[in-house]
Amino acid sequence: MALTKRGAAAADQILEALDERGFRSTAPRRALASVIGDQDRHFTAEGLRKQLPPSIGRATVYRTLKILVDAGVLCRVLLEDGDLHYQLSHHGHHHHLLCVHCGSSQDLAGCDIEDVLVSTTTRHGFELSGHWLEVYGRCRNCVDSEQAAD
Amino acid sequence: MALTKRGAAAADQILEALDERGFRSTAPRRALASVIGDQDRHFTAEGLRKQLPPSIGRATVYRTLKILVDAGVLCRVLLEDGDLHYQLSHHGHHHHLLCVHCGSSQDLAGCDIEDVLVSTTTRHGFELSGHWLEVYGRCRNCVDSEQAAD
DNA sequence: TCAATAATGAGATTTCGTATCAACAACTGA
DNA sequence: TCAGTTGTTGATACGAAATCTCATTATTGA
Repeated sequence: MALTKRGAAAADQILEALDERGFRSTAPRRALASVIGDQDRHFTAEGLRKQLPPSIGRATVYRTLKILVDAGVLCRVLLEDGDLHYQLSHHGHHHHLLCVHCGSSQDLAGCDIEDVLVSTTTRHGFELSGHWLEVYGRCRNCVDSEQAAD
Repeated sequence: MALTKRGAAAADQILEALDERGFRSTAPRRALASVIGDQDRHFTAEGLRKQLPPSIGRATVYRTLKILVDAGVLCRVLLEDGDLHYQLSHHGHHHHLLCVHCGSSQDLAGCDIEDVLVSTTTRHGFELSGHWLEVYGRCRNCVDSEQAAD
């Protein structure tokens, strides 16, 4: 069950997306949606599994995550060390501001780098089809609390 | 043994970097350096292993790759499907133009997106410390040969 | 040459993810 | 409501990738 209103809303969003695509509503999927909704950080399949009853099989978790990524409900996040995690995806194409201090992540909606990329790659005779960008640093909260400690 | 002059030069560069950091020059490391120098694509640890005599242990390959990444001699490349590969790193900070057709990769030296990122992240109260960018598309060769086929 | 110690490789182990498949549960239409 | 169809599940086996341990070996500096 979702711990917060926000979590419950996110869980509903997930179940809706599944329904829209003709996937059945099952108990394991509802449990998974609820747990995903409760995450306040990017997460891994194994991380979710530890928060689910052991009666839910490994395969179900991985299968459902794959469906959700394909559906665009979840997106993948590349951590600085190369680890790939998952996260709820609110917008379409977007990037992440990942706080290396607290692990939180904000979405970077307007992707202004497209223009820069097009002109740069054209110079290389390169036909652009996509890109992957992750931005690392420290979020406002972490910067503020550090300064407060001085 | 390196197959080309370019490969031999790259191998030397690797061995030098190891020496500079106080690592010993050993037969397995020389063999590994040579094989890495011969790669004309991004590669994986297991891919290298298949090109090395089986007498060289798995652990040695992984250990040495980690050292080389830390030393900045190798960099990691994120493929579009999320796979992480390795590649020789010629410059300091740079990005890759990855051809989704032939798998080749070019380096994108001048990283013009820094400025865009700084201004964008500042608006979010975010203190930028780094970023990871991969660019996907088709390289000049693949675009040209496609057009020639018409 | 020789000792100190860094490096190696075999193998066990862990982690992550996929394939198989019989049992089961959810939707459908009558 | 109910039975049939079919999507879904989870146990299990499997596979690939990567790490860890540790006795043995090789390198280096004195």
